[in-house]
Amino acid sequence: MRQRVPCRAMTVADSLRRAARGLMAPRQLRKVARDRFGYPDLRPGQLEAMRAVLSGRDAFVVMPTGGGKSAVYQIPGALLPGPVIVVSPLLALQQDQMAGLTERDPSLGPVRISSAESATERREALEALREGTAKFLFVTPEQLADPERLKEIKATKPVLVAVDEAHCISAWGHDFRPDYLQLGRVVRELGRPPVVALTATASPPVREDIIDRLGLTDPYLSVFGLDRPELFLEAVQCTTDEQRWQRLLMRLKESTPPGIVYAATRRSTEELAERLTKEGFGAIAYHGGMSAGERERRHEAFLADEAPIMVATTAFGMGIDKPNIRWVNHVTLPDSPDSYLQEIGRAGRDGEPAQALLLFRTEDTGLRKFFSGGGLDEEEVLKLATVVSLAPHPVSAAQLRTETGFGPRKTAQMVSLLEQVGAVVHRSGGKLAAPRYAPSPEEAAREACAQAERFQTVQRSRIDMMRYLAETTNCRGQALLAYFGEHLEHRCGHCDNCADGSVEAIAPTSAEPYPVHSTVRHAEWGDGMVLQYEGERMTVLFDDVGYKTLSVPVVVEQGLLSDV
DNA sequence: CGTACAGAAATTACTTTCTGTACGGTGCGGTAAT
Repeated sequence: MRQRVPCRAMTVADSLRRAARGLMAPRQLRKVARDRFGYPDLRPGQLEAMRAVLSGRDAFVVMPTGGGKSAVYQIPGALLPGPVIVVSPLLALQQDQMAGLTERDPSLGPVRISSAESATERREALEALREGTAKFLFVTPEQLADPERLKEIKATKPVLVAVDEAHCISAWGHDFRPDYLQLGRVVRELGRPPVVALTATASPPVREDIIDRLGLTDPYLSVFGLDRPELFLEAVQCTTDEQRWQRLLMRLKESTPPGIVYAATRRSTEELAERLTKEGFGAIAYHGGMSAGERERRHEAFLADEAPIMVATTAFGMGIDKPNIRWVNHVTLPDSPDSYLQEIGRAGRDGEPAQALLLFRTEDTGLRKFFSGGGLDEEEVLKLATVVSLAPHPVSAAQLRTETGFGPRKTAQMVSLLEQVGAVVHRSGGKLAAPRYAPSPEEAAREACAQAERFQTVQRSRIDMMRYLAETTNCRGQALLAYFGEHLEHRCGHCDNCADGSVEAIAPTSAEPYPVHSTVRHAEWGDGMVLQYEGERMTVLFDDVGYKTLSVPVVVEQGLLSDV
């Protein structure tokens, strides 16, 4: 027993050297995970991703929350000789993650730089990272977008960048938190350490988008645990809001709390919570319009099982890791299967049976289409592009706002689009300029608008897919997984259509002219991947126009698709 | 894109129908006033 201490110390030092060379054996990795981090066991998906990261390769990890996603950056991060930058979108989430790390091993010293820390705290954090007394730095993309901040962080010589909730890169950016689009550049400027991107959901085009924007090179891809057999999936179409309310009430009377009701708007969360409370259910509302204090209070009340029902907008989401949520009911159609999976995925984390009921109206798509963005005014983009191209020196975002009269949000949106089409680049001091071989302002404006339109097209195809998923009488588990590019051989057996036999009523597919997951070409829509066949219909995911459902006989008769 | 609500118009005397308009999600950061 006496020899254990030095022996273990040597093992760690040895591990470190091996880790740096990427030679760490699975058994040793498991040992570190168990002894230092208290993870009883590692899953294959985690283990391989960790080995990839340790060997210096980029990685992309799709894994449900609570499935040990964080371990994929924590363990390699602790073994690698240098600081790890963890990019995470919400300050509250960062706090939880830091607390989790401290609890596992206080010597890992997680630190943070954000608007919540003073200048003194920031300097101390940077020093701790340089000296090695702190291993993990938590930041938002906004911090990294500040050139001064980036310089300071670069000076700590980070060895790994972990991008948590990586789907934000794809979901946000154009019109919301545009600094998310800067992460690729940020990583390059940090000296291009290995990057690991982590998320609970990402369909193939979202993965591509993230890989592209982050500039990942040949990332090790680990997709794990998308199918959730303990979740029973149901969807019911309602024609009126009254009908929807009645169905919800009916369901809640026979459900076991705690549970979450997802509603579309802030107002509807408050109204619904009040109505449910009058009916005798302890329901509270939650949305982004509330003060931080109020939100925290309500979140805590739900976590502590003081409030059994949470009625919320999408604001109640990331970082919620409550194991005993028994159901998630939607009273609105989510904007995509990606969001849907993420939201229902919060139920049944303890592995016990849970329910996901979707009460939708086709009218719900209206709001989603509105949110997917109105068009950009080409004239306005032209105005901004012209100001940048005529400026004798790089201009700041503030100067741009003054000269164009556009608001900060609009300006940021246009700048990020113009940057994507190569009409604007970031110069020192965070200033913007037109690069040497920039397209003309007219061309840039046209391209930027086209870019925004492509984005909108894809967003809307995702809404269509969500609607399809809600309306289908086929196996929902299969359809949902097919959307994520995964093929489920058998019917899921945990959805309403499997349970009531409506799946059986669908005529078996007569012919499958192109194998599932093969690439096909359409004259107008370009290349796409075959996702699934259902009766006489097939779903194809096109690179440029998103998801499309086609009639197999029509495809065959008119030769709409060709092999690639 | 769709809904709710207000006020006008139309139809006919108090109610229905039409037309216009406002509104709708996700959070960082920093600044200003207490």
